[in-house]
Amino acid sequence: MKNDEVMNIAKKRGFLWSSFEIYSGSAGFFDYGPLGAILKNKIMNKWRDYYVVREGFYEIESPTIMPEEALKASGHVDHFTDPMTECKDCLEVFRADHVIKEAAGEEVEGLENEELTDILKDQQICCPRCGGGLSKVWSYNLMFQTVIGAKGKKTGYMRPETAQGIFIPFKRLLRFFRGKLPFGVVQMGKAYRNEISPRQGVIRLREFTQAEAEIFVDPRDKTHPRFAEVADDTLTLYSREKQVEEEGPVKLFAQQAVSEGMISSEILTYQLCLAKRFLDDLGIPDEVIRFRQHLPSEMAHYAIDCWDVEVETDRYGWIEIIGIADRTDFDLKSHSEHSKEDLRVFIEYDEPKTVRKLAVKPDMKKFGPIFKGDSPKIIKALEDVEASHVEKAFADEGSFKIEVEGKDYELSPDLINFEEKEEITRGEKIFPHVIEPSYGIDRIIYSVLLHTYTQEGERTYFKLPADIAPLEVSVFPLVNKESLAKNALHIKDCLRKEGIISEYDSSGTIGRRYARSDEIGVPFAVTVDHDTLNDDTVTIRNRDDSKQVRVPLSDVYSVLGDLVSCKTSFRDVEAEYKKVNS
RNA sequence: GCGGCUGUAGUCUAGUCUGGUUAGGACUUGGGCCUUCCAAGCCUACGACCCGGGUUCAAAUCCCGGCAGCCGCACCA
Repeated sequence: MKNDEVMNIAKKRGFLWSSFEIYSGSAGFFDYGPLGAILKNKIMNKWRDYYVVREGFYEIESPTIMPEEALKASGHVDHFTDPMTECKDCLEVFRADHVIKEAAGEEVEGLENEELTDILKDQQICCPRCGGGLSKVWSYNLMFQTVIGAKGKKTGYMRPETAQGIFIPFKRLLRFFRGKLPFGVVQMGKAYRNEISPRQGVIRLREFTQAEAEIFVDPRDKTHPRFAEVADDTLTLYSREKQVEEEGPVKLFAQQAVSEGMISSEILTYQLCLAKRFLDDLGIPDEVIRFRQHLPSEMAHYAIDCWDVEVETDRYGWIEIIGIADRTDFDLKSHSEHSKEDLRVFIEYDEPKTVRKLAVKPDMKKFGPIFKGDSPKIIKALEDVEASHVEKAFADEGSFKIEVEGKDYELSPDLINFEEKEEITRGEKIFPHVIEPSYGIDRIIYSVLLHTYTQEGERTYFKLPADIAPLEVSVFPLVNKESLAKNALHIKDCLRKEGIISEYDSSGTIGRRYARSDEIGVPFAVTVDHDTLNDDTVTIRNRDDSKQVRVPLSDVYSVLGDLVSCKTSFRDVEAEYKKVNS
């Protein structure tokens, strides 16, 4: 299986391995080895290039430990849990709500554990497997809990997603962006989930790396100013309807997906295209990528539309590597309520709106003497009442009754004057909607390794794009002779000084060295041979087709620099320099 | 979390049933020889019984527990 071969090489050559191996390991944790760490950084930097440099979003960094209140507001403390119950006889563990639904047909989602326990007891629901008694219901929360401070009074959790770290300082971010929508903020970093039983290698980790962008937009305008740039991109879309009908996905132009209403908005579609381009840049081929729309049942209740970017694997089937959702205003609203901070944005109208309004104007000369000390309260209460209501009450009943702090007051028409007022509104405060592309970096790295892995007879290599390959250039002496070795070592050092990550290898024969270099996906190899000693030229070998060109030493650093940063292709270099026949 | 199977160098494996010399081999890796372009050959070195306890004169081998992996079930806001 391709998965096994790739993971073997990953382990052997220093990309990835499971953590804590000498203590027999712990499921759900992985180390990035020497090559893996470079690969990861390069992929993350490419992500930055896409989202920070080109999209103009800004990156922030927030703590991985969060106080309980923040995650209470986000809903994670209460809802990032499963209600569990255990059979006292066979010790099998079940989800309590599933057992009840199964046995009683009752929909009990969202009930408290005590209530679920009572239902189990009252209806005498038994273990579905052995018929034994069931324990009381407890919550299994997927967050890692910890304590903050020496006395451990304050509960904290490892963050289950990086997104919350962006919502919480929203007021400051809004000020940074000078109060104007739309704007985007990104965060890359670790997130933690204490999975019950992670058994899918790097696909299901307890500690993993996310790259998330939160794009805050005006809910009434979900167009994208640069949509034209992606309108002709094709997307493989597996819509809700197609899934329900059990048909396959369809290929559409981005433009079509919007006009046919398959994707809910232009801006969401734009994000899908961006994700597609990113994966393409990482060398993941089109055929193994599809966009799958969440079914209403699996979508978080607050989302309008959500698409998973999935990659096909031989080991795990289609796996989600990116989620792109329209989260609406759920998060900001919720943090607003819990923190009592106003997290809305003032949106100015193009034209100020003038509204003619009837206003109530109490006649204070009469009002004061009648109600004395209560007057201010009554007037305050009157401000919240529509003037037309008062007018109508006067017409229908001859007076207007109002209750303030439990006391009833009756106002006669002579106490109130009406006034036509002109009110100018320049805009309104709204909660922005959030478009969220959320990347699982570890899964992406796995996908990149899996899908760039290439086998040609005995030879295997990772067809990594040159700009993400961890080692960029290998330098070899053709044979292990002192004079050639000295030259090769010197070239390796010079390449490093030029910022190119290169390695020297003289072990075994030249063929073996190429093979070792290919296996870890080094895109180019420089070979020092006897001609080098005479005419100061070396050969540059291209990993993907083993073709070589002879290049003067004076050019070699700039040529390799351009190749490694993908500014030129090997084809271009072949056209310019002498090919080597071997 | 439950059940079944498995656990010997970096990798693949012999040995385990039937306890008994220094745990054997191949590939890989390091060093050397050779070698004028794609895993050749020769010499040489490094490297392992998952962990803990028990039985026994003696445990890789038998027993118990743990851990990890695989498969199935469950779980995956």
